[in-house]
Amino acid sequence: MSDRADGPLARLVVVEDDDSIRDLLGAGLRFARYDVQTVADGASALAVITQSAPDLVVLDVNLPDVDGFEVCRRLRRAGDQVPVIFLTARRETDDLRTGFAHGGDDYVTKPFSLDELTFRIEAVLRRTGTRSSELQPAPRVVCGHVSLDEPTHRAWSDGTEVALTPTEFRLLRYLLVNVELVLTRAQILDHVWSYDFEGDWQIIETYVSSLRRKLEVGGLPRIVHTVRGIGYSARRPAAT
Amino acid sequence: MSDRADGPLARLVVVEDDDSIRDLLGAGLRFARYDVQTVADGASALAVITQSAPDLVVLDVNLPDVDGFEVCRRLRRAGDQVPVIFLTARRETDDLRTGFAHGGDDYVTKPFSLDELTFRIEAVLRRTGTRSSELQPAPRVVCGHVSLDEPTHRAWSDGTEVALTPTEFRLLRYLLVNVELVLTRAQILDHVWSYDFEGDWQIIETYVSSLRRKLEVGGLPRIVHTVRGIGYSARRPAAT
DNA sequence: AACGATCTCCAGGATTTCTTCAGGTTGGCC
DNA sequence: GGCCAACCTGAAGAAATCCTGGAGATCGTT
Repeated sequence: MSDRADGPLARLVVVEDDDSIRDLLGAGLRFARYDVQTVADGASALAVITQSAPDLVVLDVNLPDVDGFEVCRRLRRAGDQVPVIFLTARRETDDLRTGFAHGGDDYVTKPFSLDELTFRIEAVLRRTGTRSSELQPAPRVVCGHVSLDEPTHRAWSDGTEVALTPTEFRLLRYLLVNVELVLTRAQILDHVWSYDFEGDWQIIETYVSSLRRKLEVGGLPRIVHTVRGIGYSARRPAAT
Repeated sequence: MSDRADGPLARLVVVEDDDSIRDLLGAGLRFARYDVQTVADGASALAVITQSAPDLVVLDVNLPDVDGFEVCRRLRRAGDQVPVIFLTARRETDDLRTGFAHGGDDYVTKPFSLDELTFRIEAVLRRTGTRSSELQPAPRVVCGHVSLDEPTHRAWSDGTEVALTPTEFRLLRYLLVNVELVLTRAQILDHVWSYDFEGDWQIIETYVSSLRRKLEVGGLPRIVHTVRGIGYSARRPAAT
């Protein structure tokens, strides 16, 4: 996600045994301006969390030693109330006792997109008030005649609501949150699509095209611009 | 339940010996923006309550040492009038009268849903006037042609009463109290179903379908909307 | 013990969304 | 202008998601 107000970075601990996902999370969340520590198993998780008292923990459920739920339970029992977001595979829904039952604050199912996770993290930090620099950023994004509301998951173009599919919504959100920045195709794939997406980046063109059709009805100015050879960028239309 | 007005959080003490239920209550009630302290037995309960003077106590009846009723009786004998909500297993409903006789303000039978408990807590806080930041939220919820009365557990669609089953009522209430917000399936399960529910979240679809059939008689506009890939949301129909 | 109401699961069908692909269009460069 | 690569767009099959009615299980009550 985009830069946020400066100030002391929110501190996260990420617990995930799969190397590639752990690296992805580390890099992605650092890029999103968090102070991230990563660990690979439950035992070290408990040690690190207790010792460094982070603002939030991202906790995989399937760990080689102690499972994620148990880690959370032990934290709670020791009186630690750090917010926890669980990562869980979609398959394990049988086992998936929902968030609260294990003392967690939210959970995200794998495979997820970085953007999705970042939004959940922000939401939890906002709610628990641990966000270092306050001034609850309105979760409403506006750019020209286009606006987008996170909690209600709705989007408007020039006042009238447009129906977006889930992927269209994520893409538009990513572009708008980073308004004026040029985003490479790789960045877009990394953030908007889940990490296990194997397909072509041509798909971005398809979705951009679809977004434009929905947002530019009635001769409204273009918001999503192509940056040839690089990627795309949302721009505020010139005031007229 | 949804966020409430800010201000000093109401302070609760939760007394429950079962670890997992205690964790659930801790996380769930903190999520609902209470300042929660949890204890596992009657003796520490008395100590903590006397010492921290909370706004309300949630008190399990079956405790390993001193039972819940006894805890309450001792509090009252010591002149402590803190409101008490008992948690009791369904079997022991005979105890209810005893519950009130022992100075309780309300009771909730296990297994309960978080929403149910939260509503009772709010009701008791309202009644006893200890709710820190007032502006009594009307116990009547209205959204479009649908309205819902908490104390009597009744619902109307376009003026005529609709018979809802208990679960339908809880689901509709959760959706309406959070009107316009998109609620994920996980949130819905966490709030509307009891903590021992092990099943699939397909069940939400069944109940939504049933609600719609009951609420949309005679071409009335849709209130409960599907948000594909996420969950559901109650929306006020556009004024016409 | 039977009954009615409610809860839960299931399976087929309907709908929406995802992804790919192919042909047309645009923009930059020589 | 001509050329090539990059980009746009609509269509269409595949896949995911959601809806709905009904059957069986469960619970409380008569």
